[in-house]
Amino acid sequence: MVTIAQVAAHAGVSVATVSRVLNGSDTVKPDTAKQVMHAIEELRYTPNLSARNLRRNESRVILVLAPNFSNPYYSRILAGIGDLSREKAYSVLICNTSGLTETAQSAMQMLSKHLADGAIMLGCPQSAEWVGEYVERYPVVLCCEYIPKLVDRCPIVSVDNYAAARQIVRYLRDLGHRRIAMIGAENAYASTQNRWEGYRDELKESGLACNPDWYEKADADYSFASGRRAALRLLSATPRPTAIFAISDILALSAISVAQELGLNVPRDLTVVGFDDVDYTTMFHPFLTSVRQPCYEMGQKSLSLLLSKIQGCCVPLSGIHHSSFELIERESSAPPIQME
Amino acid sequence: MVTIAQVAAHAGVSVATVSRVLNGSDTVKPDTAKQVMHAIEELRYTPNLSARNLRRNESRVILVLAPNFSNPYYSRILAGIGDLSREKAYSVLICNTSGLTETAQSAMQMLSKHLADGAIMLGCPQSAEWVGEYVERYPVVLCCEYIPKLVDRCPIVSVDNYAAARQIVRYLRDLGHRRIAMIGAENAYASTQNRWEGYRDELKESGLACNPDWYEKADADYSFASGRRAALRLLSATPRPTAIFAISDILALSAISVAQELGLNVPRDLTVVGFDDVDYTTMFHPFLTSVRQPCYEMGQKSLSLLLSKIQGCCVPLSGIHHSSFELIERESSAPPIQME
DNA sequence: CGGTATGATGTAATCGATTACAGAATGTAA
DNA sequence: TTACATTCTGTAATCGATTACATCATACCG
Repeated sequence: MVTIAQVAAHAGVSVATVSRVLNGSDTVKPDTAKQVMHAIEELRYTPNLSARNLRRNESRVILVLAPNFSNPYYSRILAGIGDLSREKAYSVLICNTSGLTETAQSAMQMLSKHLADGAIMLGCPQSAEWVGEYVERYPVVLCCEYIPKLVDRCPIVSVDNYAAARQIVRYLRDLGHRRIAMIGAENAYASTQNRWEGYRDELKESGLACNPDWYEKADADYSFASGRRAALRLLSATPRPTAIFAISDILALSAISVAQELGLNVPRDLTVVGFDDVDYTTMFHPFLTSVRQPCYEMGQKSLSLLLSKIQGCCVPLSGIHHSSFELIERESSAPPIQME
Repeated sequence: MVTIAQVAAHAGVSVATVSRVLNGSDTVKPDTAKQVMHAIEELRYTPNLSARNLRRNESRVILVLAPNFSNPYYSRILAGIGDLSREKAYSVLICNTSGLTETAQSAMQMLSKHLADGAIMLGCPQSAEWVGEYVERYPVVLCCEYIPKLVDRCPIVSVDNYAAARQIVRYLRDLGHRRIAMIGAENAYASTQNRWEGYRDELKESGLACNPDWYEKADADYSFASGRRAALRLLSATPRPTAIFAISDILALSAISVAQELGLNVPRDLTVVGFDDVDYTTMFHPFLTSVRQPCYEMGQKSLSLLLSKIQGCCVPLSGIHHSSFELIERESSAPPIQME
């Protein structure tokens, strides 16, 4: 293991000089610098970051907590975080919490252990009150989801789920649909709740029925199988809804799959709208109408807010930073056939 | 920031005693230990791991390089690594290389910077000769793919892709297929090459034609779109193949999608077999016949081999550790219709 | 030529833990 | 009570970097 002292000896200078060359900042005679560089290359020296971090009291590591990796939605966010972090010379420690509180908490201890300078939490459920403690003591940014209590205590990056849900319902209403169902999920995400509220409010203001038979919940993991179960229940209701708004693309696809098995044609007999606009949406016909979230940009924005906090930015950054969303119309939505 | 010295002062003991309590090992009088524990809790002390790592000359961090996150195939492996690492008190630093050599190299520098004790490379292309240098100097395990030159220089975890491809072709032949096509990819993965070789050899030994028109390559990223292009070329060949073996499930699904657009029924008019058995395979009918890899277990095995290397295991671990695979028959494969 | 400003480099303290070694406290036996 | 073993605890060196401060050499000026 090569240390700075060995490099110094090899170059015939002191450790301070080597350090100065490494950090570029200070005044070192060009000739000396060249010698040092040479010694560094010759010995294949790389600084021990544990030592540097100890001295500088930073780790240049960002912790990212994700509830799962398999959802391409998170992949895009992680890509945004990853690319920007490389540019800013930070490493990203990604932890798959599998939605488990315990795993998330143990990962967050990286912060108190000085192994990470800050954290980005993706998909934080509203029930995770323990997050408050970390928000108080360390730089933390929430992405995609949020906890109401923490809104003015840390930065939050998310689309306006309430507005998006209202827009979807308005879109369906304008197409002519009057029996609009929704597939939510059995989880504590703010997005789930906000989309439900948007759905309900827009229905009310449009004078449309908000029939409890037309709202079903999939499992917390948004799994295809649980989506099928929810869709099956919805499509067994009488009267049967003519449109389904699902809070995730996978759930929307599962609804299409069930509909087809029941002999229904999408979109002729049933309109389906998803959310997130992941790749699946254009893999099979009918291509899915969905709401696009700028995931990559949301990842970048989260990191950039976090870095501002880490660098002790004086401007207050707390609050919800809304990203824009976009309803993308594809093949799975159409006016209902007239039957009344 | 609470340090060990403050805890020591608060508990009225020396830093050595606190350290001994922290590390459990040494002899500390129960009463003293209790006081120290109390002080630790009171001050909410957590050791500074930079300092500890510097002193102990380890980081208890494992680096994992993945070419992408969006493929659920990698997600399962990462889950296996993650779960076992938690158990073994290691953190996992996951880096998405996006298949870029530069990104991978810069991530591997975590090793020389003492920020990681070892690395697991997922999906390492055969062309990545630079990996050799790291294999020589640090604990490294390759998972899923390998580089022939390194076979006896580091542990490798993978299924026997050659055997799997032969089994698939044998299966198709036994179903009665004689015109068997393959969708490979424009990449430097050993798996791609081995599957191609298995396909070719089994065809030969079965006395079946290995028609160049029946072998097409998708893009390196196994994308759905490039799979469609490859499938379209295959299905335009005359005579048209009656079965397609795709080296990834996504590519297989894209072939099904193209076939359906051409008015072909799968499996009646065309049999399609995939590889990896990811979740997509059972989302839409026809459910996909595919080869299951024990991804989760492969992740765990990789980590456990790596930890052995890190702990300086004296048994030689280099070489390919084959995981078992399994051909899972579903709806997308059937005997060809007789037309000759 | 002496004095001072400037630039280049070295010395040593420091970050917060671990741990070898020394030393104090306690117990035991004669 | 003394001698010595045993148990517990403290002192200080150490890991490998950074950096304040000291020092030395050189340049510049009158």
